[in-house]
Amino acid sequence: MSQSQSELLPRRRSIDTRKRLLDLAEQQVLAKGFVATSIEELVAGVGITKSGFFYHFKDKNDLARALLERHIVRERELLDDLFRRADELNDDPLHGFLVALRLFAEMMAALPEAHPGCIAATLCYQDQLFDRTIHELNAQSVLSWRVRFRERFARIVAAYPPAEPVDLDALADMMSTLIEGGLVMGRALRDPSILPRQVLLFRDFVRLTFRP
Amino acid sequence: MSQSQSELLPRRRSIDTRKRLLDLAEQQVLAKGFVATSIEELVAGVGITKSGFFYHFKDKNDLARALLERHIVRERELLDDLFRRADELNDDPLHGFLVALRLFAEMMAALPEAHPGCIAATLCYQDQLFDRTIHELNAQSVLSWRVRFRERFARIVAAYPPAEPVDLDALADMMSTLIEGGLVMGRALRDPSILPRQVLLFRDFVRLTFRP
DNA sequence: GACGTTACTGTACCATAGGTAAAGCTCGTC
DNA sequence: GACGAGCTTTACCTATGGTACAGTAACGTC
Repeated sequence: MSQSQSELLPRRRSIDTRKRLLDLAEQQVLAKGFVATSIEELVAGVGITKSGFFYHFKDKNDLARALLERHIVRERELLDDLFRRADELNDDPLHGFLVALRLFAEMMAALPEAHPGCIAATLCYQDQLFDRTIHELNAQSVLSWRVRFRERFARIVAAYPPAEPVDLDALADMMSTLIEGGLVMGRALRDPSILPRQVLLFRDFVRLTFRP
Repeated sequence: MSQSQSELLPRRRSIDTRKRLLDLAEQQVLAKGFVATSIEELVAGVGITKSGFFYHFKDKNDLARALLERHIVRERELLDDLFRRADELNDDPLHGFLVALRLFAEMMAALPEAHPGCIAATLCYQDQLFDRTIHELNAQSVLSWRVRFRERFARIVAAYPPAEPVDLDALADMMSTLIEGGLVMGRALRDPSILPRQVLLFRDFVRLTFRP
């Protein structure tokens, strides 16, 4: 998917310059947005020159793409891990899901400050500044959440047929929707508790919907 | 709250230049974000010069503030109207609320294209570019939604005591959260149906929570 | 009809940021 | 010792936000 960069062993001095650029960029983008993060600021922070930046990234769009790709991978790993842990503790699909949601809410609540926002959402609102690949990566990531949750809900429905018909796609999207919205809200009100509380409300909704 | 501009009758030629600037700016900001919207582009579209822009707005931050103030007023009027219409049809607080949510979902679904996004969220994700007034306006607007909905829920709770305790503040915030998140999602997937479907899910949640 | 105000235009200019082009240097590996 | 990765140095171009200020046409007021 990305360059062959990671396969070959990186050589030579300051092997991690690219990674340090990405780390600093991520931190600054989450704190103040992509546009407000200047290339000059990044290279100064990392201790290289502007030309050095353009050696690693074709342009600022390329930096955005790299940030987003890294974010998507991490996010997937985090969810995989979460559901694996929840399923280890539970055979029942509904119960396992509720446990995963609780774990997730606790993770969100434990984040140091108000989590400043999801890279995806940050880029999404400025995606006209970027090329199509950014938008497609974003869409693909959101869809993978939908697929993941819908599959869980299919198993839950099999075990706990709901009393009334449920829009499973929408229910799956609700999780992503509440997260993205919760980040916006948390940012607007400078209140980090909003996101975890919304996740717990979603958990209540799932519980009510599939209650035996 | 804002300038004394609207009280005095506007005089002279092209009385509506400022409004036309705001209209075009709103359209462009929703379509491609605030930073991607250039002042030159706005003045060209409206048929004035750059100096003319800075006559009306101190700087770009001032434009953002004016856009946000206008947006907040319209949003409040829209909600007032919606609830008034729903309450006219219903005496019961729960029923009226459910009707209002359905009306709202229908309104969102009827929007021409994917609604490109809420001005507030758009600015929220770039609010480090602006001064504190932008952030405060945003927070105040979100809080007004919370107050409005919490008050409705208080009346509903009185009529329909829920089986288990409910976090009314979080439930009130859920509406804003789903709207902001739904706009992000709709934009990411280019699917205008996501937001109305989320609103209808929220409606189901409220119904389940307070069912007799 | 003079006068002041509003709503601009015109000109000139500055700083910052993204971006390009190309030559050179330096360290580690083969 | 050659080669290439990972930069540095220098120079320069463009777009955009923003400032400063002088001038001017239309209009309302007295």
